[in-house]
Amino acid sequence: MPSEISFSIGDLAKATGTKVETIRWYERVGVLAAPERTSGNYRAYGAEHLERLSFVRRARDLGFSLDQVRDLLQLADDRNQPCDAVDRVAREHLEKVERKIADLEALRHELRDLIGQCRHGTVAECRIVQALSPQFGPAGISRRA
Amino acid sequence: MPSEISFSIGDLAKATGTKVETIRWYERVGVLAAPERTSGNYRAYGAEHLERLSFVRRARDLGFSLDQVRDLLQLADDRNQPCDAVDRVAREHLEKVERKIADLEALRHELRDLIGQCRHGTVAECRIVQALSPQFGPAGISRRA
DNA sequence: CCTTGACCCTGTAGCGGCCACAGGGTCCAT
DNA sequence: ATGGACCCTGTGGCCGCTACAGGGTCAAGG
Repeated sequence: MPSEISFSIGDLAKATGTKVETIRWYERVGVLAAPERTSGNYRAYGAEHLERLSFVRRARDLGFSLDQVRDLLQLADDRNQPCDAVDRVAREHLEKVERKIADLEALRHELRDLIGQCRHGTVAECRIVQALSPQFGPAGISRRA
Repeated sequence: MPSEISFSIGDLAKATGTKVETIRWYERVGVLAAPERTSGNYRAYGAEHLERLSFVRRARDLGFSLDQVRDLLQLADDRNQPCDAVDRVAREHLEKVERKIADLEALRHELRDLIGQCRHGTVAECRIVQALSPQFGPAGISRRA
């Protein structure tokens, strides 16, 4: 007797704050198992899907790629394994985030410089424009008629 | 007499550190003007293209979108206009960068927490896994048989 | 003069991570 | 029976390239 509760894709979407299309997408790319279907060919999800999708969404919010999410899910399923592998994925991701922050901070610095130099004159004397069109790249061009 | 120098797409690519395909792409999407062609249908670039592409690349390095780059180019061409519009584009971009930094810093914080809690036991007791599968989202699910 | 190999051309498909249709089917309340 | 809210599949689009495939062009060397 299949007395388990089940709910539609729309319900699952609402419960997890995910768009319906995204859920179908997750199924296609294999981060969410394909659920049973009703007689009318509707997807019928159970509690395990809700759990799974919550995990996926949370990991995505934390910036993990879908590939990483797949890895994490697989790792998380192996309940008796040591969790070093999970830890490693997280650390790698943290490093990536830190690199990105550093890059963006450098960018911020450059942009602030740029903007700070603007004297609000005409474009012809605009430092921003000048900074964007720098003294050309490596030489070696003008030798080919 | 068209005595101007001209050079190939490969030369332009080398000089600006851009891939050949990217240059053709820029032409397609209208951030780099289509150059003259040689009798053999090769693109023949001049100094103005080098200047233009340098500008584009520099702006891209600074994280401006191609749409913004198009705007900046058009603004930069109007040499006698006041440069407020340029300034505005730059400021908007800076704000975006700052928002992104803030987001990533919040992320970093969460990730550090996550990782800091790992006791290197089994997956079953791993805090990372637990943190990723949180107490379900908004209620209102299990009421539909 | 002919071949070789480096370059160039166009066009198309793919990446990630979805989102937004179009064109249909299903289900439930009225 | 009908309307409207939902569901289905499939396709195309977004950004900013990148990577082919399948050809053409050109200069140097034999």
